[in-house]
Amino acid sequence: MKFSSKGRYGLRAMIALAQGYHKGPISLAEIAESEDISLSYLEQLIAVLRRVGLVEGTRGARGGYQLTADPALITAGQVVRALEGPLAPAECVAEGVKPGFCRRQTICTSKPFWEQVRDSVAQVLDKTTLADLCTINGLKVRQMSLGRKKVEA
Amino acid sequence: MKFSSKGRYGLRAMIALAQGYHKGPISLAEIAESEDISLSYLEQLIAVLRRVGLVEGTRGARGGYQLTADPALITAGQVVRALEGPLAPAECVAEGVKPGFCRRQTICTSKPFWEQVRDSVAQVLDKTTLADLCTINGLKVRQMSLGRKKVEA
DNA sequence: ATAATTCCTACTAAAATACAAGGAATTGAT
DNA sequence: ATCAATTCCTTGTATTTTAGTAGGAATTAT
Repeated sequence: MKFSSKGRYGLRAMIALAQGYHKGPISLAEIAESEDISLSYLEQLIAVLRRVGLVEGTRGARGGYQLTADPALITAGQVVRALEGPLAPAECVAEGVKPGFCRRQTICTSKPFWEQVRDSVAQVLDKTTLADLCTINGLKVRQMSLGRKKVEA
Repeated sequence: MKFSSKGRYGLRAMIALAQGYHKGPISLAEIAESEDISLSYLEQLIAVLRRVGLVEGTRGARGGYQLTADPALITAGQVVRALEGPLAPAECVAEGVKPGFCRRQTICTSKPFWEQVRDSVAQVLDKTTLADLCTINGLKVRQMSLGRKKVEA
């Protein structure tokens, strides 16, 4: 049972963006460095998040990315699902799957069980916002080394 | 976020054994057929469950496997962990991982989040017993086509 | 003009997954 | 005593997924 680095890295990137919310675009190079994630990999992840409308990009020098909504309005669930697809501890209980997917479902006792697993994960993912993820024990976490580097005079 | 077929198939096999608890050994061939799982794959899965002591094998003709404990005493968590290892939505929050595994943990706001995910899954897995998994809506599920085939006279 | 940046596509090494294959050992039934 | 059914054990392997790399085109502030 694991989430892939897509979801995990993507979430960390979104947290970084949330920490810099309303301070102008933040470049992926900065996030890649502070979060220690490969830049080109991060580009691919953020591209997905842009396509679903969670972030917007500003091209050109001093460009970067910004959240399209307040961190309190974006959930971990939105981010993770965008990057990893619907929650699905097993295929037959993937979120959004058509009923009748599995022909053994009338006799399958494990299906309700996996649904419970799925729902309990969904509950945590959907109740947690990026704003929540900017705090530890309710304390806002200081933004380490984020923010645009000073341009030499 | 998915569980592999090891955990899912293994659990189904254990449910089948639970349905035949105290009726003598059940062969993997029967389970493989009724559950539509490859026999040799199933052999490998059950081997793991035997090594951790959840089932015992009886060799020879009319042999098979039996649970080593009452279905009400074996949890889905035990079965799944045996087959897939510790619950770990991310490596740094794997069950049983040493603290200090990740050097960024003092500033990492996502770690407590992934721990919550892990714990909510664990709670479902650990509260659900094989006995629970033999029922749907509290009704004991009939055992379809299980039980030793009649020997020709 | 130039440097910084997003944006896009294609490729790839390594790991994990889901088995298949083959055979040795054991045991109940005939 | 033989045979068939079964567990038990090891090794191999095709396919898929993961986690990137690489290269370059388009855009924009300075």
